[in-house]
Amino acid sequence: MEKEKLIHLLNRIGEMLEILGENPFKSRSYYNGARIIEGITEDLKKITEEKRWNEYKGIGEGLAQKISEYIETGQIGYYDELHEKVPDEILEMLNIPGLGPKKISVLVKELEITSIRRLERACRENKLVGIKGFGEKTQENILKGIEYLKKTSDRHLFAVGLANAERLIDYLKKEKSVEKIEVAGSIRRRKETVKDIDILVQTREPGKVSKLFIEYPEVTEVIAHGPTKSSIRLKDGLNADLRVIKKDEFPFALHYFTGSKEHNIAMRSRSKDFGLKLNEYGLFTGNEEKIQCKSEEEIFRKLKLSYIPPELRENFGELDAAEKNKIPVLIEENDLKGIVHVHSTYSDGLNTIEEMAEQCLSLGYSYIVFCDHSKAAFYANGLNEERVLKQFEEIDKLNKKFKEKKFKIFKGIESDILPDGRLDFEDEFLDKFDLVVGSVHSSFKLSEEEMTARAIKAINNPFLTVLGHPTGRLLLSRDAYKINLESVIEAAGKQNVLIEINSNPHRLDLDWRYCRLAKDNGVKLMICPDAHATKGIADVKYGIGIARKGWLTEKDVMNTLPINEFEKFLKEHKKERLKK
DNA sequence: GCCGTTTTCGGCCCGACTGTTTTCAGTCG
Repeated sequence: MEKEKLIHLLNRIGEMLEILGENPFKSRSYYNGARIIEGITEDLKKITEEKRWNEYKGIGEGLAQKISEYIETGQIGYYDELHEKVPDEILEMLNIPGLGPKKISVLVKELEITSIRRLERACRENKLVGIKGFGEKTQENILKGIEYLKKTSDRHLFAVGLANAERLIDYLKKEKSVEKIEVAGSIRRRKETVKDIDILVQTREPGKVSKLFIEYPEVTEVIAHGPTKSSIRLKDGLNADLRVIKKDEFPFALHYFTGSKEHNIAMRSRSKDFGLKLNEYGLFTGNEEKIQCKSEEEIFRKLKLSYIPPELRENFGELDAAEKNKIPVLIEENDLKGIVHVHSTYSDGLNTIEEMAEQCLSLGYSYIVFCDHSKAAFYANGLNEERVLKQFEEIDKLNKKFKEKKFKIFKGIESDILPDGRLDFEDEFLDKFDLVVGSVHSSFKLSEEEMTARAIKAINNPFLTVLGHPTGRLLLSRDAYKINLESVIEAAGKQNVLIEINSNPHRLDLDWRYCRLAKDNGVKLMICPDAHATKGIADVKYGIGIARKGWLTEKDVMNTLPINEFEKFLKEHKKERLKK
């Protein structure tokens, strides 16, 4: 996607400027610009043509010029200029933990080290020791950092981060002196991928807890161990930080370490406007007097803001909304009343229809919609017409059994969207389903225009209910296919087609950054586990996190409807769409 | 490079930990 490349170039410019020893605030402007672009869901070309970059705070003349240049020519001259001086191999060294731009700059100048490979060799030959600012310990740490890099990528799926955090917290709770323990950071904000785990502890025995922490059985390395902060590396490849917090500082620390960094900067800057200073220890007046706050809510209140849930703290407009008391009541896990889009043994699932339904029932849901793969998905044992009808028979039979439990199984399908945008069943047959999810599972390499047209054609099919995983991305392993989501969302709004928030931890697709755009276009969403086994049904909790990050409420998501209303909704929705 | 109802120049969030240093720079979050 061209937007991704722009974000990449801006970030790279920031990094190159750091290595060249430029004004750090200049690099920050570029990083900040990249982030702003990331949050924009509008068409960048349109903004450029209409010369509206000045509407975006943080993008000034310089950045606007470079972004426009990129949109018009596909490149940025300034980037190429810097890139002559700082090749990619040097920049890659920034990924080594503990090694930053200053040290890299020295290494390049003193030892002509211009790649990780050369750096590793120089360390092994003991060449770093003796250079000003370097010593044995630094050399050792760089080697360790290189090893770490080879072993792991620096980001991890949210689900992996959360599971590790929960295990670690359970372990630390064994220490009786722990009065309060919370996970902060990107896990608390429910980011789709996370870098590390931040844990805050309030205790009478800081030493004991820190010791317990570094003795955690899953530790592979202790990176730091101080009186208030310790840092470890876990066998799953991610780092965990522990911070010991005093009781009256806990809310401030919780807010501070939850971030995001950008949200914090905005909050500090707002504090300044009130003549106050905010840091992880407290909120202070001009004469260093502490303003007491017992909770995060109070901190926000003192700054004349309503409470901002952690998921929204990305500096994407939450301070403005909180100031105007316009933070929405976000959807919660128990708002979901039914499970939509699961697979069974009929296609590529591991459990039978009955097992999946029983699982839903035991989790307290009152309906389930099966959407097994359709006939074009032969790799996933997709169903042809005949097998669909057989599945219908079984569902009808089971529904008799479930009736007394006020639970219902609905008949759905995950129909492949063919490369030309048709669904892989005839209309008359699609009409037999209660709900049709349409998904792209093939020909990922189409051009953006072709892929966008493909999705929109599917949306125009009156039998489509929900557009499934709209970008096809697999987090940390496969990029989204090229598609103009803005146009797709607009089309879905016009045609009254729902969009899925696929809750599989590898997908989390629709991305939270686009949820608000969907909402603004009148698009309703469906939070789906895309479960292939009973265990996968609980994945909807990840989808809830994404929906919350996307500012969505109970009303924006249709499987929050109780069973009777949901059934009515499906019928009326189909009728409405056929009328159009 | 960005920003401004004190400002078009001079700020830009701020503290912990580490390692190499005798008082601090670099890195990280």
